[in-house]
Formats: sequence, structure tokens, C-alpha cells
Amino acid sequence: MYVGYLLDKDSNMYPNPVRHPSLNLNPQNYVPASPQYSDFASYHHVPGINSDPHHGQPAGGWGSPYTPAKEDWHSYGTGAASSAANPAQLGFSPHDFNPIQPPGSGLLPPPISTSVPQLSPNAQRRTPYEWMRRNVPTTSSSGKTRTKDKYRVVYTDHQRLELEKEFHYSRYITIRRKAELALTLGLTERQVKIWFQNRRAKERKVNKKKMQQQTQPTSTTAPTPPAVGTPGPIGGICSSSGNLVSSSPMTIKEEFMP
DNA sequence: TTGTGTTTTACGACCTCC
DNA sequence: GGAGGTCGTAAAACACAA
Repeated sequence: MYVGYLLDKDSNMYPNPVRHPSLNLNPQNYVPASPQYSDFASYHHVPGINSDPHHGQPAGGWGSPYTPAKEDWHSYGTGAASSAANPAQLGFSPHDFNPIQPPGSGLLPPPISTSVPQLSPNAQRRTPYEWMRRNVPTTSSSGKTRTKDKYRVVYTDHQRLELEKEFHYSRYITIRRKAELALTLGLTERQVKIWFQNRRAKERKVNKKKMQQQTQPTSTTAPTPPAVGTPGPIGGICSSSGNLVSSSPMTIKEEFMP
């Protein structure tokens, strides 16, 4: 877990729902999320994302709900980019983070520079821009499959972060948002879709694990299921999440339809 | 350095809904 | 039939103890 640890490091990953269950509220209408979510403060939301009706707010609006800058993310401003006062002001160019570009996208990443800081706040995890070097395709490259020369790619910290942000926003991504995210992150829509699927699976797994931990010490018999809407360790994270996870995908889909 | 356990992408099978 | 959901799994990438 890499981005995950950025967000759900210890405890309740998303204690406060950021998005209204109706999923139609603009972010500016939200009360700023829980303090730990200020992790994202240093992020400049990818232009274009804000054009979504769900996110209907002017570019840069992401900084609003995720207010204060957190030193954890200062690494974004270190190294070559350290000249910028605030990483949040840097914005994201595709070449900043995404070595994986759709063929013919024209947004080619620049040559890998070791002087560029790595994105992860945890410097121990990787050497600077190791992830970039890893991801840099030797040939044309997105869409590697098991049958191709590379089994899987490793998403950049930024890609994960944006995806996590979106996931925090909503457990289920709309078609439009999926297209936008795919475009801005240089991923395919399929990748975004699968990422969300995997992310939900991860959340369920974590919830299940915590549920077992809670029930195991006290009872050896059949554990009682949590009450509906009970804020679980993570899924409960947000009431909408719990409902979304348990509800029919189709209902969600309709709800999200533009 | 290496062995091992965990996490992260990616896929296929199967299901539901329209 | 297509799209997207869950579930299970493979294998790369990674963390970490020995």
C-alpha cells in the first residue's frame, strides 16, 4: 500500500464523508474533510477534473476542501521543483508524474531526471523517482498485459493520489469522471475502472479484517453483523460508502449518470 | 543479500440490470 | 448483448526481518 498509507495510514481512513450522499453537491459546499485529509492540500487538482458537474467548481478548487498545506507533502516541492514556494501552486503537468502516456497523446514525459523529487512523503520507501524510472516504458507502453512484455505497471504517486482523492470523493466513479481522470492521469478508462474495483475490494477486505478483529476476542460463535449504517473502521468511513457498497451497482450507476 | 509476507495491477468468471 | 459490479487469483513490486 502506497497511496493508501497516505490516506488510511492508521485508523479510520475516511472518518468523515466528504461527499454528500446525493453526490451532487459541489465540493465547495462541503465542510472541509477531516484533518488528515489535508494531506491533499498540497495537491493542485488536475485541470479538467473540475469541469465535472459533480465537481463543479473552478479550477484549483480542490485546494479549498483540502485546505492547509501539510508538510508531509513538501517533498513535492523539494529538489528541482523546490524553487516553487508551494507545491500546490505548481500544478500538475502530465510530464510531472506520468511516464505512461497513451500512444500518440503528444504529452510525452521528459527525460527522466534524477534531480526531480519523488512524490511519496515517505522517503524510505523508494529512492527519488525510482518509480519513474521503473515506469518509464522502454517502448510504447501503456496497456501492458500478462501476455505482453510487462505484467503490470506501477502507477505513480500522483496517479494514485488523484485516484484516491476521487475514491474518497465517491466510491463509484461516474462515466464522465472516469474519462476525465483517465485523460488527465494518462491512464485508460479501463485502468481507472479496474483501479476503483480493486480499491473497493481493498476496502472491503480491510473492513472485513477489522470486523473480525473486533468480534474474535469476545465471541467464538457466529459474529453478529454490524448494524446498517454503523460507521465501520473504514467503510463506515462514510455513510454513503457503506450504503454504496451494499447497494446495487445499478442504482449507483443511475445515480451517477450525468 | 535473501527469504518471506503484503500490496498493487490486471485479468477472467460470473452476476445483474437495461 | 454490453457495461459494470463482485470475487478470486496471478504475478510484479515492495517492505522488512534475519
